[in-house]
Amino acid sequence: MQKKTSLKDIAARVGVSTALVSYVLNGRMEGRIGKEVAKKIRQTATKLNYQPNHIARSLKTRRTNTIGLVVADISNPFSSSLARIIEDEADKLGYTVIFGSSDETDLKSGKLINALMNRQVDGLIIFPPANSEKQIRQLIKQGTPFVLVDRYFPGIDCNSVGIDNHKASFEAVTHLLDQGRKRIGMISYNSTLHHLDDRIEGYKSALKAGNIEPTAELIRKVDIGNNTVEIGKAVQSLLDLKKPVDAILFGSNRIAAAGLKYIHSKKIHVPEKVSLVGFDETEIFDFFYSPLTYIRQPLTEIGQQATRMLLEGITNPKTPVRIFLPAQLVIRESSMPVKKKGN
Amino acid sequence: MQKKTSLKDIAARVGVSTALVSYVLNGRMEGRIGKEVAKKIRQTATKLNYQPNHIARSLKTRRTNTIGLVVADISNPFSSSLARIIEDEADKLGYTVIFGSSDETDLKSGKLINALMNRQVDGLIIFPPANSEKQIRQLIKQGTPFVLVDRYFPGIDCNSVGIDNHKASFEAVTHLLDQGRKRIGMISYNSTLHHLDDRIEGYKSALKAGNIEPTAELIRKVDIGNNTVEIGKAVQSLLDLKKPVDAILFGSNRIAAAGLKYIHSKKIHVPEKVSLVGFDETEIFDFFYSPLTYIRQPLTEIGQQATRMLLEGITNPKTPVRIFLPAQLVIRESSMPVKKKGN
DNA sequence: TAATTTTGTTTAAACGATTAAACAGACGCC
DNA sequence: GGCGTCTGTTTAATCGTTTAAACAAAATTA
Repeated sequence: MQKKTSLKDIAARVGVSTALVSYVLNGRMEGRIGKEVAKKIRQTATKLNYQPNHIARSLKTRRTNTIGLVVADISNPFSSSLARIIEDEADKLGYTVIFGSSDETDLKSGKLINALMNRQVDGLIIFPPANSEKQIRQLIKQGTPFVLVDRYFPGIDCNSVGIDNHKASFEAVTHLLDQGRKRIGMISYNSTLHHLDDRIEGYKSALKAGNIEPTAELIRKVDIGNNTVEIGKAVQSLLDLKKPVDAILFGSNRIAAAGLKYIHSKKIHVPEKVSLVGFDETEIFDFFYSPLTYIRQPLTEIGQQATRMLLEGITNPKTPVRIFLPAQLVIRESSMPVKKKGN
Repeated sequence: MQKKTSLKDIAARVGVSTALVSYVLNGRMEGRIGKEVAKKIRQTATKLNYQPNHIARSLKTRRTNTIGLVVADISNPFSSSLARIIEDEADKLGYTVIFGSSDETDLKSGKLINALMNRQVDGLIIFPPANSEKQIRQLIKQGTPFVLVDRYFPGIDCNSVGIDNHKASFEAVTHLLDQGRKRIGMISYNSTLHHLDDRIEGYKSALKAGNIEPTAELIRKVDIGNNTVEIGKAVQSLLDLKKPVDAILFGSNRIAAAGLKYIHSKKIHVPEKVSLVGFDETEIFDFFYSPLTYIRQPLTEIGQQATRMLLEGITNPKTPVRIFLPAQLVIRESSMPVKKKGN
């Protein structure tokens, strides 16, 4: 391993102290440094290809210019798309990203937060899993800057960026009602995450607004995680009801993906037999034989706002803000109107 | 920001030197330390919730226990799946991952490598873009441990992990020939990346083995990047030939995705009119109306081997090894046999 | 009992930067 | 000529660890 040039090397070469080199290279003490030396220092720095040692700098300045990102699973397109946006935004502002996947467990997320903190990240962007309130409270107590993304906890007053889930579901269900659907089911996760409740509440409100009394019978909750089979069963059970559903709102991209796989395998007709709407976005929605109507989250804004909010909070802490961005309903074939009978 | 406990705090509390605390907590000098003090130190450490400062440690030890990952684009499922595997494997071995996306440009990849090196990563895992040979050679010269993934450069002798692309294409094309296809086209990237050439060579070899002379007419090359329109045109041009193709091998998941979108939009019949095989894997292959036959790369092995190879190389540099793992052809509807005419 | 070894602990330098404070020389002012 | 003010640069401490080397006391050996 070739030794890298340090301030000391430059200082020795030019015949000055390391302090002066540091001042020049950081552009401090503008008015006071001799033009000659400054020039010589800069030249030598480029000649020796000086690259500051971030580790040493961080130790002294207590800033690493690194942010930690805790996602549910980096291999999920929702996470990785957001990761990419955060990466770009952070890079623009001079920061680097370290990441880890929590797999939706509070245990892993706790470990991860710890590991990232030990690496002295300047702040965190977190998709908090269920039951991680304690960890978040701990962060507040420690004064660690962070922003929650996608999810939030009603009882915790902190920075967060996500969408207005209630409104998003409301609009989706209203759309289904407008298309003539009467028995609208929903499949969501069995979880205490509040944004998921919002989605369910939005669904219920829309039904009520359409003069339909929401019933538990039409709502299915599956375990969070990759439970494809369970989701298939949930779909089937909604279709097996005495009065079967004529539409389903999927509570996430994973649920939709598994649901579509099931519906495809059973050759169930969409939208004739059942109309579908998905939450989030994935390329597979385009490839389903009846392209899926879905709720599009403004990923770019979410990622950028979260990153900016975090970095501003690092340099200059403010009172916490919760941001709920509007989502957009993208209407396609899977929720086209019910055909008249006999048509 | 609450002050974190340091070795000094513990030392003061127990009434010993920081050195002793360090020795105890790191389990060095096993035989020599007094049992009493050791116990007391450990107790105090847990009581004060001591977490070592990685930055300070890294500065002294010159090891950060961090690896840098340079992918083409973290939001591409191929990259993010691999990232996830690398994350898990690195974590198991006590390492953390920092990442960045190069967007297949040598400029960005160069910047990224630089940025990661300045953060003193212990090693790099890189998907090198075209024309990045110079950067790779530079890494070798510096003695930086690294492993190339997915791609490699024939002229550079260094660690790399990927698949046997030649064989993979060969098998895919042989399969198509076995199914009775005679005019097999291929769409790949216009790039100098050698693994892509291997794919084309494998394609040609298989044709020759089937007594068909490969012609340039049946090969299309599109610009790397997200060029959906261009890919659609390439598909169309293969179908517009005087003697149109009856099968297409897509050179990557992106190409396949765009190709499928086009084929879907034009309602071209698969596999009747044209048989299809994709490279890599994505969920959308399952959702295409005629599920796609594809070449599955052993992502888990690639990720794990790359990570292990890197970390071994960090602690104990060896002579470079190139690993070419076998890929697997997953046969499905999109490459079913040609139906007899009139059937 | 003196010399040697072992045991337990401390000293102090180092990693590579940053930065407040000190310092020395030149200059201007009354 | 003495004093204050700039100007340009250095000194030295510091961040939180690690670790070779020094040291002192106790135990062993000769």
